[in-house]
Amino acid sequence: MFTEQALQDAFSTVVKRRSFPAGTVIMQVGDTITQIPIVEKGSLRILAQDTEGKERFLYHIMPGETCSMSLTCCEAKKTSGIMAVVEEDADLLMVPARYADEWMVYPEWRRYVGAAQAQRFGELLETIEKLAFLKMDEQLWDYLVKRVQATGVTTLKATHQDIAQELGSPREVVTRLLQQLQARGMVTLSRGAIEVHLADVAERASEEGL
DNA sequence: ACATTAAGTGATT
DNA sequence: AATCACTTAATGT
Repeated sequence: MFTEQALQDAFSTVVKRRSFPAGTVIMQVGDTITQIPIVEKGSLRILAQDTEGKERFLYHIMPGETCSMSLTCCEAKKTSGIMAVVEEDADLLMVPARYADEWMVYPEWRRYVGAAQAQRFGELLETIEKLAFLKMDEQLWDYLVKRVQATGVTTLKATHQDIAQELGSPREVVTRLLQQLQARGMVTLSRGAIEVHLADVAERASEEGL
């Protein structure tokens, strides 16, 4: 993973690889950060949470990426402001926070961390824009597409209630919006599952010259 | 068959 | 867009 020998050695002795099944909550709001996860395989879904339990989907962390939230927290020994859930069965490289801090002496590690931060910042801006400007139906579609892309599976196993919670909107609204999507042929609904017709939609969009 | 949970509906603000 | 009250449908035991 790294070319510098000292860093490579430290990394391979200290970092452990762990596997988690989809749905596992890796990190909860308020948890103290002791480990920094790097996604090797699978993906993580990151959610924010307000003071009394209401969640909010933020973004996904894909293979090769890491949680910049944890990186910023580790030196300050802060608690997590976010929640991380395994989206697709994942293998994570767990880096103890103190090492992540010590390794800042290695330019290679600094660059890795810096790049991770920069990329995340960009994506975070993107999601903020969506929260601010997109209507709920557009947010819902975007959310579905992102989750499908993060898993590589077109049928999401989630209830309307789950989705409603992550989008911060009442369940009835999600139900109705999903029905609209179904009427447009973008989605097929069944109890506890949603099939997203990604290919069909992409096809239609290209036919219309969009 | 019954209880529980998910989803659908209409009315109200 | 949110909330309520209620119905219907699917699922688990």
